[in-house]
Amino acid sequence: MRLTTKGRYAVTAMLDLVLHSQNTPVTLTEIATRQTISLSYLEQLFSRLRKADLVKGVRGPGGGYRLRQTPDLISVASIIEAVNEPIDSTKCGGEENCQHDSVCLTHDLWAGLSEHIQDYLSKITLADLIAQRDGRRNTTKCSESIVKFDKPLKYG
Amino acid sequence: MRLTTKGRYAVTAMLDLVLHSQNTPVTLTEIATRQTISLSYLEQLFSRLRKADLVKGVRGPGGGYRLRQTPDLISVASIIEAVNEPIDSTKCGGEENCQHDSVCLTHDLWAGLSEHIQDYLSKITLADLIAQRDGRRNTTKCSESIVKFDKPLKYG
DNA sequence: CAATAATTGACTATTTTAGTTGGTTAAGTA
DNA sequence: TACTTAACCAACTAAAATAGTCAATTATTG
Repeated sequence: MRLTTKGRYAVTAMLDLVLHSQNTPVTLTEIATRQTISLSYLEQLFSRLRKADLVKGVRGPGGGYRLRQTPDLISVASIIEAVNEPIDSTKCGGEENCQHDSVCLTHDLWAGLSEHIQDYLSKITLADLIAQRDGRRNTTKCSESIVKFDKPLKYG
Repeated sequence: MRLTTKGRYAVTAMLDLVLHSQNTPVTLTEIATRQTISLSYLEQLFSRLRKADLVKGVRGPGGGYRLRQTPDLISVASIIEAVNEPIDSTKCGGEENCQHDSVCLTHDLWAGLSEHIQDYLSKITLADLIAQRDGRRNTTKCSESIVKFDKPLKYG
């Protein structure tokens, strides 16, 4: 699992999506202006997020994107994984019995690391991030109350 | 802390260096051919590794590179950090009280994640990787006995 | 029908990664 | 001293990933 700015953009966008989800879908234009990410880049990202079944596009006026599942079911790991296509980090192409000296060793290292990060990030959900945010409401200035979940939101 | 192929190259090279460290320094040419990394790219990487005091260059015939410390003191984290120059992953430039919606939240997420990975990788040393390798000696085919640490090696 | 907004694809720009070239400098050897 | 080795260095090129642009199509709403 690679950690680049691309994944960060995706997570930021998804978090923005959740925070501004009233019953109506959220448009990419909104997210673009709020988070200062270019619309077209968001389109690329959401194309992948949609294919990974994390979001659902709703066309037409009043359309936009909404989550497919509730925020507590969407992990940060799944978001990052959706946007960066998987590369094999091994160089020996998964061959366990490669003979190139220490290659197979670093293979183990990266596989282990990847698994570890995967594990860590798969336990953090969008709901956690919101909760964390809410917990900070009174202590920091990052605190405009944007969302009020009066009614249950629609997903899927 | 970013995880890219660059860091992988660096760790692989450093591991190769350790594994082939007899009392004499290891040349980049050797590492380049063994690990199929271009010599010039290795030079770039080792320039940084040297500036980070992880290795020491020895010029002239019979020269090469050797570790500055013993393998148990060199963490994977320090290697990766040495080669990718630090970027601020925050976008709000460390400002805690940024007003851009959820930016400060993802800030927390990435900061936390970075710290976590940092923590994880700082506990894994080159010595650990060697030990891991040795442990696998009999079970896998990645097993040509390249190094025999008959005598204590020179560092620094 | 007109407006909205996703969806798609091709294309450009920038940045990072990787590799190339051509040196210089320090140290060992003959 | 001359020659070789190999670090060290800088500018440059090539390829890939990241980020952004442009223009069209499609589904939906009013």
